[in-house]
Amino acid sequence: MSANGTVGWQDLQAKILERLHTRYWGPGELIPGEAELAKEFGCARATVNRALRSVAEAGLLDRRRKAGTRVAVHPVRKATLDIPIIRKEIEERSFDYGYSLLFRGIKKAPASCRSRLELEVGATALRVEALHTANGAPYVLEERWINPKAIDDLDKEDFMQLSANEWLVMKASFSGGDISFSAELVTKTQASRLRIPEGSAVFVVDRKTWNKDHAITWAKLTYAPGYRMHTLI
Amino acid sequence: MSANGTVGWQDLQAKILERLHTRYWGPGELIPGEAELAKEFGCARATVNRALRSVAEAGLLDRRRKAGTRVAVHPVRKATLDIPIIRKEIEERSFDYGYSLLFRGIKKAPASCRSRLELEVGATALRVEALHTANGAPYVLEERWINPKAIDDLDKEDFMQLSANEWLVMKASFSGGDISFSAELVTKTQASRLRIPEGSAVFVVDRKTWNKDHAITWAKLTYAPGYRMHTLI
DNA sequence: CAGTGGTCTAGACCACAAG
DNA sequence: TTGTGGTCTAGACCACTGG
Repeated sequence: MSANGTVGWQDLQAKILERLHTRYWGPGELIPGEAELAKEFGCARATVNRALRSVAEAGLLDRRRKAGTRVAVHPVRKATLDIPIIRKEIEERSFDYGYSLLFRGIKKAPASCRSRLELEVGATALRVEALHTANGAPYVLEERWINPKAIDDLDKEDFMQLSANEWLVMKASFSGGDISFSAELVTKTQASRLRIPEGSAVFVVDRKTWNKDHAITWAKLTYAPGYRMHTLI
Repeated sequence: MSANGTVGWQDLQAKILERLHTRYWGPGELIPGEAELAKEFGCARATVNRALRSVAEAGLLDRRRKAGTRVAVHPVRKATLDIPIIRKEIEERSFDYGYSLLFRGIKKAPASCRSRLELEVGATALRVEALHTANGAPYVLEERWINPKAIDDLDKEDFMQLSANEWLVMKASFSGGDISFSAELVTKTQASRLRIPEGSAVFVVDRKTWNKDHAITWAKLTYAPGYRMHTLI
């Protein structure tokens, strides 16, 4: 309730969540329409809409025109993950950030890369391998392919000081991407670069980004053991 | 643009995104205020607000009262993960879901469990271990502690047919939780239960849920190798 | 067809924070 | 102090879809 005495959408949201938690509105049940709730809570329908929409976006309600609003039977909770650039991620944990380029060069793109970047057989792409460190210790290994057709001035940037991760964010805004997270065993090369024992389990982020149907880059980020990705729901 | 000829917030959002992608509004730049944009695009300020808010929620804009709206310098992209119940997760991949209880019993809670569930030294909690299978193959191992004080009728449920995962969703609605994802090496016991080689890397989800400051359960989900968590941004 | 949510508008007041 | 975003309202029209 605001100072004004009016019902704010967040107040309303809290009341709605309470009704869900207490099972006042049980799973699968049809709840009253927006107009009715507006009357009950003494506010405008737009306010009810905003509150219900926010709860629905969290996965707790199913809303459909004409059918009305139902309590989700199997709530598919949504967790939001923050995907910062690596330097920020390290600095926010109060570590000293370090970066070193391990490899940079044009190479013939392997099949796995070609399919992701939509390149033709025999096409070449820019390969960048780099290590990000936190307080001097290896933090994450970045193995990346960049589509040379998607970016201008690619040959002018040597990635010696600035990581491809960060450069691409500045240089090439992207419209979309897909990310997958998995657990893998390190390869021998990765293990030596991350200075960890062979056979370690590592957290891997596989990310592809594009801009308007145009594939830009495909990156594989291999985190040193102990890394945890965390979020609240 | 709607049939009506009015500018919808999604149309406006697209135009805003375009200005960001083309660097018409560059990183760090202050963009015009809502009132001005409303005039420019010929719509109400509320519509501009809705569009700008959605873009800001995606992490591409920073909005502050009085300071105005700026293009984010280091866009912290937000990825949303769906957290379904395990049965649904398997069924949505068109696999046959299977479940078997491995252990159920009251045990003295170890320190790691006590701290998470806010239990006193010497307290007991319900331990549940179960295996979820997809097409008969082990999919994920569920190792869970349940706070007996947080749930009624806990002793009446034997978890023989229904998984604790699913039962808790129905029985105990929760108000919040935290989740972390990591990569680990399987323990010997886990390996035999998941029928995988020792030394395998596994994707682990560590989840704690509570209801109004009251800890309900702490679950560790260990996925069989090959599991990938995927999302679009 | 008709009911429900989705959205737009125009105006208003307010909270916050930069200067 | 004052500008900017945050939100509420009352009314309206529309899109979708269940029956």
